[in-house]
Amino acid sequence: MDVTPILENLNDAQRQAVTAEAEPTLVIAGAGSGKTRVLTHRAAWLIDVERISPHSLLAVTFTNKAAAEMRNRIESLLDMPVRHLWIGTFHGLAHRLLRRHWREAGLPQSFQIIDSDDQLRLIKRLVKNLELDDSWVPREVQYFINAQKDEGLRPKHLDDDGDPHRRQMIALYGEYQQLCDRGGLVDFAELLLRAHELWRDNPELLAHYRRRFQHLLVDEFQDTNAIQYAWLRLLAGDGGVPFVVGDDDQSIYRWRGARVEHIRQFQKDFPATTVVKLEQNYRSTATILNAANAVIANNAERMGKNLWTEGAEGEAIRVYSAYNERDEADFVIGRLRDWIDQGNLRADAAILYRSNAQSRVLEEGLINARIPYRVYGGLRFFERAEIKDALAYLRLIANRDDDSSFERIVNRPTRGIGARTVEAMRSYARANSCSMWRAAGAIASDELSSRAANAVLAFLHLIERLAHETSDFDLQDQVDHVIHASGLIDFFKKDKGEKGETRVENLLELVSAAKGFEPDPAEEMSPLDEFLSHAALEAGEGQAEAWEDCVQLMTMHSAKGLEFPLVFLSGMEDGLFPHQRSINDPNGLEEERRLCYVGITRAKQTLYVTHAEQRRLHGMDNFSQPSRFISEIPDEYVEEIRPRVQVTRPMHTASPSRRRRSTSIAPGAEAGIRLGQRVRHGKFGDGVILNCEGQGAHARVEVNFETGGTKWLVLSYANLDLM
DNA sequence: CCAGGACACGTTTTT
DNA sequence: CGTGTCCTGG
Repeated sequence: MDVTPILENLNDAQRQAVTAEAEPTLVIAGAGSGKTRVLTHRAAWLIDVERISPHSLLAVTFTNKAAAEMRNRIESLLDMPVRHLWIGTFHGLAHRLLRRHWREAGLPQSFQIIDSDDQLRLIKRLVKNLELDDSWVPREVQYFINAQKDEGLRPKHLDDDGDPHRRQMIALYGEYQQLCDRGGLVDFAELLLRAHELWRDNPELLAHYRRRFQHLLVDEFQDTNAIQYAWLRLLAGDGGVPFVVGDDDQSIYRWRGARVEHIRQFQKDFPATTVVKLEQNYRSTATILNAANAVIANNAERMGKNLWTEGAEGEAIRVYSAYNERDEADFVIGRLRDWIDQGNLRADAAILYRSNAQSRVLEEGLINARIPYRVYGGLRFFERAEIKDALAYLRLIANRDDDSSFERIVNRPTRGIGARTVEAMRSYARANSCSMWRAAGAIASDELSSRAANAVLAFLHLIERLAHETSDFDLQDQVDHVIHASGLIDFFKKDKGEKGETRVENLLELVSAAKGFEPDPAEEMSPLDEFLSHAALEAGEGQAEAWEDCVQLMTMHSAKGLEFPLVFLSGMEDGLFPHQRSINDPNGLEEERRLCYVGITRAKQTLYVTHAEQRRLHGMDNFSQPSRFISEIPDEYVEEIRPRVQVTRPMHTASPSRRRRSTSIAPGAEAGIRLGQRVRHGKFGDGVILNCEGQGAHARVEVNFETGGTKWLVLSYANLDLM
């Protein structure tokens, strides 16, 4: 057998992992050490060499993107499509199980998945119904419920400990669950919980899947939450062969239930585990890698590993101290300009930040500089309001008892069914433990005024009519018909301006999405149900034209798993990063540091770290210190673009004690010019110095004038008065 | 029903 | 500063 394609270009550790015996294996894979490579090659090895049927393999990831990529890479390694291989996200796989065994799982056949937004609406309604005081914030209730579910806990497992607040929370959880069960609604956490209970409570079913899935491949293992781990644990039993890959240093999702401790737990649960560490990095220069190692070394809770590379030392990490966030943006944009002018791809450059709010100033700068960019993490296609409206019609057609959808569209477009009428339906529904749909039918005949009753009946008829008319349409015609006949299209057309137009376009785009949707014949669902599940589980891309060549903007969280030749870590200030809310909690701080480690290791060749002395945040100017993480990078890897002293003090008082290498341009120093200095110009009036460059006769400063915007002026001609 | 104003609030995100 | 939510008046 020729195993070359599967084993070639693997280092020893990688090969050891890929070819490991059929025993539990834990791969600790540092950033850029070929984690995905090991997983995909392992799958190919099992199938092609060990002759394991793809049928007995289960591969689990966290994102749809990762799942799709894994399948692609396995198929290209084996040079054939792999059928019967289950690859998916935890949620996707759980969903698949629940569809197959809906009866055993205690679900209606046409159950629907609700996303967090739907969930929140439901909870809002619940809180309102119960007329609780203002201290009951729906978001917090949602958080509580999901946290319990993530731990595998039902209301009956919870104890109020005599705490009335907690008792109420638990009661709300119970009520919420009843509401979901009545409407056949399953939220994200519920998918996992149900799938776990399905196996736990049906031993013969579990035995079946244990027999089938001998080999379990798990990606990003450090991100598993309790219920995900329990699910894997249950499936593996004593005979399964789990092969898990993760990096404790890249665990950045504790706040949403992920527990790194599962890495240790795994070794306890599977004492025969072989541990393989991948420590050779193929991504970054030695400088970047060493810097990352030095930073993460400050964490106490580590399994311990040290990444190394055979690669070149590379450029120093450039640290820039900006005067304010605008100056920071200007600096970043200047460097991007150079990068692009040198013929590099914009898409190879990424600007990373801790929180989304920071993107604004950067975006403004990029727009001014006419540099195309793309911000990750916005609203995604299937999350847009108009799309969810259309989906709600479709869902109501599929299942009349879906209260979540009913409430969403009962008066959208407006059809004279006001809050009072809806409230009447709600109270009837509550009193009779029935769905809104039934309630509407029941009260329309007597309780309501004739005007309201007519409106309600018209709505009920509309839905029945749509269901009837489209019953033998194919999916795209169904969608097309519904968005028109429901009045949604006309409703948004009336919206003036660009907004309405985009909404209509999006609705039409939904028809195209339905057209391009290929139902899986193996799934025993109607194409509509499958499309709706797909919409909930895979919210789609944030922005349409993903592959125009543009600079990438995203949070450090969303950058995990990606790499770029040029990376900017912006807003590196204490209070922002590490974030204020984590700064006083040792665990929180360690997680922030891991995030920093993730950020640094995204860079392949060039890394800029920037911070601002002054930042306008929430409308207030704040002064802040450079992030402690910057000082955790050893000086030898750092080159300061502009020493801080220039910014805070006039140059002539500059301290000479700089250990770090420095470009030590001291523009305008002789003239007493410094950033933030107020100046007056004969013609342009008063302004503030934002930037300076060059020396002597060529020294120039950028001044932001109160009237007339920013201008570059040559110092020797401008005759600026210091103020 | 909606526009407009007062007011609160302000990590990180995938499914 | 900006956004989102809630309330009021037309």
